[in-house]
Amino acid sequence: MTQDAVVSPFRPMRHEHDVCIDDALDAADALCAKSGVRLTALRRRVLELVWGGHGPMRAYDILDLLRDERMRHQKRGAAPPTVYRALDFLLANGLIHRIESLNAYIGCGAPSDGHAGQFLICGDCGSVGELDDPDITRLIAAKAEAMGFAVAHQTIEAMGLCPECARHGAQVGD
Amino acid sequence: MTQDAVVSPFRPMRHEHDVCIDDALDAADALCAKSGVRLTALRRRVLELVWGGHGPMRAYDILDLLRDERMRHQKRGAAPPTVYRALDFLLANGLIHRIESLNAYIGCGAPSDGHAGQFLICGDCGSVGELDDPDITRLIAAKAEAMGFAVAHQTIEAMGLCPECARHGAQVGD
DNA sequence: CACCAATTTGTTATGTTATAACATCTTAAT
DNA sequence: ATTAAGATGTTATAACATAACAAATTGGTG
Repeated sequence: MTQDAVVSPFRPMRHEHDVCIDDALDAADALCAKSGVRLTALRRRVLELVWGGHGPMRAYDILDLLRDERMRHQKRGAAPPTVYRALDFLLANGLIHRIESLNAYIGCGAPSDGHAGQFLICGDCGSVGELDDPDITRLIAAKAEAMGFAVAHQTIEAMGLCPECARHGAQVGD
Repeated sequence: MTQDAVVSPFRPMRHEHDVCIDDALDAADALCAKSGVRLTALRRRVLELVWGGHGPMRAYDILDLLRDERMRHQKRGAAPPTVYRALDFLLANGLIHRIESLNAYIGCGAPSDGHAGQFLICGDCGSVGELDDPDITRLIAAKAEAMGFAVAHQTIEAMGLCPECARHGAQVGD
């Protein structure tokens, strides 16, 4: 009997990232069309910048990139609300996730539903893997429900070491 | 056969909170003595202030309280590092938890080990219940491990409605 | 006790993250 | 072309957190 390969949720640092961004943008176009919301040029560009970082992106990182490219095109710069509003839109429509423990944002690997995702954050290299495990979601909802608590949104983040960093003996926080 | 009562993790808003704070401080004294660290007057006072809030306390809330009482005693005020350093100490020694999604701190209901806890945050009244469910901890560690990820610390926070608020039909975010 | 080294706290300044409030522009429908 | 809703620009400020160095406190030692 053959062994099923486990698909890693970690994105290798070197891969055809352009393609993966394009796919994400296509998916976003489709999803927004379906739900009747407007993925404007600005929002689409911010989504692209989030994906463009090879890992979680902070709001001001995105702001800096946006400023740079606007400056180069003779336009004015950009201010924080511009970025935060775009991020809020993308969050509301499930196109990105916010990593609370990093104050950072990351492209959603499986947009479509209102899922929250579970994040594995490498404390050495900073890469983030996204799980979307229904067992975890259900167990937490069930345990909360047993206390009379009705869960609306889950924030699940695990800090630790990704396979690669664990292999060469790194420590969290290095 | 009698039904076991489920102990709610939510602290009722009105109870003999002084007693519960005293217990927490006693436990903190004991724990610090055992591990050979110094629960100084400042750190102890900050812990007391964290518990004194009936729910999660933000760093600047604590700072304001500290400033007020110092002003009244003719001493100088207090600056952010004073509070953040005390909070860091209390976090490191498991006496409080940080709620990432609220940027807030809350007294640990079961100090002693290096547990992380799981938090049920009411989006209506703001109360927070702490679970420390080993099933959840183990399931997440196991799922992560299956991906080759070694978990060092878990952040588990659920936003929703506490029993009381759910009963009277409140909505998250009201 | 007097000294020292380590730890803790004070203090100033600044860095980082996020939002309020209101003006202007764009879009889509009529 | 008009208009109302939605999106973006702009200015200012709020909220959260840390770096760097000075001063005070503490506990151990001769």
